[in-house]
Amino acid sequence: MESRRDVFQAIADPTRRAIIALIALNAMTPNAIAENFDTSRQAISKHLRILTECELVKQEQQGREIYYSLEADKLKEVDQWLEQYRKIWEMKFNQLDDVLSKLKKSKK
Amino acid sequence: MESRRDVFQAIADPTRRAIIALIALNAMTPNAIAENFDTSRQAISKHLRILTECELVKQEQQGREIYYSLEADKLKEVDQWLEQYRKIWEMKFNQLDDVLSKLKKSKK
DNA sequence: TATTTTAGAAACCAAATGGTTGCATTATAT
DNA sequence: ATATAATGCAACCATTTGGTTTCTAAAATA
Repeated sequence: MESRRDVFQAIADPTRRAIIALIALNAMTPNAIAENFDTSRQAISKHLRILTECELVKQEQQGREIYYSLEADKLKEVDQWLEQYRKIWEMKFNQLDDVLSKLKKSKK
Repeated sequence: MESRRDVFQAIADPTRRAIIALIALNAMTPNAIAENFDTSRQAISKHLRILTECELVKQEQQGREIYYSLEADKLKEVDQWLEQYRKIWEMKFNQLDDVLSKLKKSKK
């Protein structure tokens, strides 16, 4: 349960991705967030805890309310992981390109 | 169990990410893949099934061996999801840039 | 043909996951 | 001072997950 959270696991859950989308631009309170789902406020709270633990989200207390907002930077980790494969899919794209241009030539 | 697999869930598991890295450049058989982990071949087989179900990996039978290779294209889905947040973290970076340049000016 | 190799399927299991309800705490409002 | 609102935590539960071991099927080899 306490095992160090990682971003990949955090974004695996569709509800958490929806929360991320919700608070990406404007910070929101748990209550306000929960209104957008048909699960309990407590369930949302748990998701927020997971997102907070892996630093995808930060809290800002304001009176008795807590505003949650996205730490978009943390998503760079996913971006960096993708980087190595981006090269591969671009390579494949170029190969396809070659095939297409060869096809064109042979049609003439 | 059979519920449609999605990429985010597939890459959530560290072993699966390791498998992806292994077969990214060269197709490999389950046996060969399993040698790189200290879990059973069957466990790896299950991971391969999940990766196959969400089309992150494709199989190519060759006699009694089956070669698994990465379908890097599928990772574009993750890339596309990241896209919206990329704008946000770049924006924040630019803001930081502004702050830095203002700091420089005030030092003069 | 008999044996070995490669791989998936099935049955089982412990742990993790995502959800629930109820309770405790703190800050605001009456 | 008391009541209400906002939140997190704990205990509980069903389902999913990742692993194991055993068994089966099919292809290659002796």
